[in-house]
Formats: sequence, structure tokens, C-alpha cells
Amino acid sequence: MAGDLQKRRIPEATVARLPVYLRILLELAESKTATISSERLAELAGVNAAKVRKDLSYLGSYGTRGVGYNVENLLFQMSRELGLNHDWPVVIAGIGNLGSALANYGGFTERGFPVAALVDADTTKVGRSLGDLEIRHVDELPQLVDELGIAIGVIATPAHVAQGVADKMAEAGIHSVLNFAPAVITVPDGVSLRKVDLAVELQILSFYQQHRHEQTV
Amino acid sequence: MAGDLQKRRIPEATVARLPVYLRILLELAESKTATISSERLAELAGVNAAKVRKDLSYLGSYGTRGVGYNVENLLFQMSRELGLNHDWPVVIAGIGNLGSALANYGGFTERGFPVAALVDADTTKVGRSLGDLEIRHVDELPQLVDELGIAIGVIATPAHVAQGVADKMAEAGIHSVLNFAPAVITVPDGVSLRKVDLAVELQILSFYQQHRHEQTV
DNA sequence: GCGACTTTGTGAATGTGTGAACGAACTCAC
DNA sequence: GTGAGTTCGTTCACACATTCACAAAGTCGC
Repeated sequence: MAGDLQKRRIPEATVARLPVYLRILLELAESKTATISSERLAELAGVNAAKVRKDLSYLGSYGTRGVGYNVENLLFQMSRELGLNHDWPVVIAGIGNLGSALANYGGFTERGFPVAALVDADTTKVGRSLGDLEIRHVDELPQLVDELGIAIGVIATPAHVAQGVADKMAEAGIHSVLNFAPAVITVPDGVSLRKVDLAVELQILSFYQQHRHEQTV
Repeated sequence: MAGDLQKRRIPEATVARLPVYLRILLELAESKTATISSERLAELAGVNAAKVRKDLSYLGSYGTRGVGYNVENLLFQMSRELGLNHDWPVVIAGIGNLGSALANYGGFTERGFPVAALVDADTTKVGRSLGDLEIRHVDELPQLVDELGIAIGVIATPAHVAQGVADKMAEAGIHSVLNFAPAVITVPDGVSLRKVDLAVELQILSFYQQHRHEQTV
């Protein structure tokens, strides 16, 4: 029914916190903890308890007053909401320092994001193997996306080619892009883009360091 | 004088955008562009022009109506505000896949964050060299911080030891921490903490991918 | 030097996110 | 089954962030 639509649009800030809760719940489940209160979860996540309750309430009313939240149930609901009940194959573009490290890093597959393909524009790299994957040419993206059901593209190329790669990804039918290149890139409507920029993070830290110093002086 | 204090506290959201503007301005300076309008800068940064003007106004009134901003001057003011008029030496803790990649990545030094030391808790790694640096034991942090004037600590360890490393960094006198480990960590008052969590980023993308799909169906 | 044009800087309106507070709903001891 | 204690879900007020809209301040051609 139509009334079901928009019943609860989840705010962006909440979406960004759900994965953090999820990881904590996974750890709790491993240690056989059956229920958890918003207070304790807040402590583990480093946030405010009211925020936790509000965040979780967007998933539905899965808590029990006087008791807390059932860990297993909450895990299930949250995984469903985050779309983690199945794998999302990933392609990494740009197999340099960072790209190689990401490809070798087991944490992706473990969390449901198997690295299904590696691509690069450098023909001297194409054909080489990394782990159990062969590096393919970036122009093969459309076939790879099709054949392997790739949903997410990770850009680990130099800045000046990042936009071109993003364009190729979008064209190949990828709807989610994670950009590590230190460049502002744009994607068409309907494609999600997130960025991780190490230099920017360091510069933000530098700002606060600088200002803490000025204040103290 | 005291009236100078708090004249203009820069909002967090603005601080996070300044490094992006900075990078664009550097590119503009390289291509000998003398002035730039808020409109054009906004386009390059992928944001709204009003936002650019408000952000820049926190640095002071450095624009000229009818003309735009002088690139060189704006660069100077912004670097000063971000504390980038001198280098900030960095220590990387945890020399695994990611740590090694970060250590080899030239982009840090280039942007004023020279990697001055590498530490690890694994005694089989201690003593080995990476680039022109020798891996030191994490317990040597206090001396390293002192001798090399290290200001920023980067955590690239496994999740379960991240908090311990953060504690050691804080104790050694580091006031800025960038955490790559997939774990929530806390630091004492007076220490800045930022995090980069790859799995979280992918899961956020997964959320939107999932919901786009549900909507379309 | 004057009028047309450009672009900044900011006040006011709107939107988004946070945290305190509290009623509602549940458990548990007796 | 009643009362004391716990914890959720939600409301409200406030803080923070974004965007619009426009006067103020400059340029430039003639």
C-alpha cells in the first residue's frame, strides 16, 4: 500500500551511525549477550543514550521497556535495513599502493563486500595477479559489472583520473562509489558517492591542533 | 586584547570544507589563475556558492566585490588558519597492510605531514625498514614524540588493540589522532580524534543502494 | 564621473540534528 | 497483584547548518 511509503525516512546522520551500532552488536552477540540497554550501547558507541534510542526507533519499536533491546533481533532488523542480508561485490579501480592494500585487506569480504574485480588503466599492470584476482583493464568495466553483479566501485587512482573512472563506473551501471582520490568528483543522479580523503582529515586535525595552541598561548 | 578572542569561532562544518577549498586554490595557483569568484569555486568544490562565501567570511573579508577572491592571498590566509605554515610530523602505528600503504604513500609528506616514525607491537617487525624509516617498538613512543616533535598519530592496527595504542599516544603527548581501526575509541579531553572506517563507508553505501532498489521496485 | 554590471558579505528563513525530560510499558520481589 | 525500579519511545526546545535574497561595494566602458 502507498501509505507504507515514507513512513519513516531515516535521517542521514542516523544512517551513518547504524553501522557502528551493528559492529558493536556483532561483538555482543559473539560474547553471548542476549539484551542491551540504550545506555550501555551508547557508551560502547561513544554517543548519547537518547540518540541511540531515537536512531533505533527508526528501525521500528524493537526494544522492551524495563529490559532493553534483544541483540539478535536488533542485529537482524539492522542488517535488513542496511541491506546486508546479501553480499555486495566490489570493484577496486587503481591498483597502486592504496588499491593493493585495500585488495589485500580481508576486512571487506568478511563484512559482506567481497572484492570481485580489480581494474587499472596501466597496461603494464593489466594481466598481473593480486591474491586470486587478475588485474583487468578499466575498459572492461561494463562486462565485469554485468558478469559479477558488481554494485560498488572503489576509486583508488591518482586524483587527475578519478573523475574519468567515476564516469566509466556510472556508465557501466555502478550505483555506489567510494572515492579515495584527493579530488572532488561528481556522479550522475541516482548514484551515491562517498569520499575518504586522508589529507583532508589530517588538515582538519591540524586546524584544531593549531587553534588549541593559539588559545593556550 | 581580549575582544579578539572568539571574534569568530569557525563552525565544524566549515573547518571540514576548508581543506577542499585549499586544494582547489592550489591547483588554481598552479595554473596561474589570479582571482576566483565564489560561484566558480563552489562549482569546483561541489557545493553552493552562498556556502563558499559564508565559509570564507570566517577567515576575514578577503574578497573584492565585483571581482572575487585573490587566489594567492586566500591561499595564504587559509594556510595560516589551518596551521599549514609549518610541517606536522606524523607517526603511524601498526605496520600491516594498511599501515605500510600509508607509509609508502607520498601524499602525506607532500601536503606537510611527513611520516617521521613507524611503530608496531610485533617484535618480529621491529627493526625492519620501510622506505628510509626503521620500525620501532610502540613503547618507544614517548621518546619518538619528544625527539621528532611528532604531533599527529595515525592508528592502523587491528581493532582490538586500537584503544591501547590511542592511550599510549595520548600519554606520549600526542594531541591529534586519526583512527583507521574498525573500533570506537575514546581519547582524553584536549586530544582531537577523527576516524576513517572503510567498512562503515561501504555499509552506508549499501543502505542507500538497498533503499534505492526498494523504491524502484 | 556616471550608469550598468558583477560579486561579495550578511541577515533572516528554513531545515536538520541533538539532548533533556517524562510518560508509558515492562520486570521483579514479595 | 501491588509497588518500586528500570528502560524505552517520543515530545519539545534549542543549537547548528544551509540556502535565499539583497544591500553594499567594487569594476569597467565611455
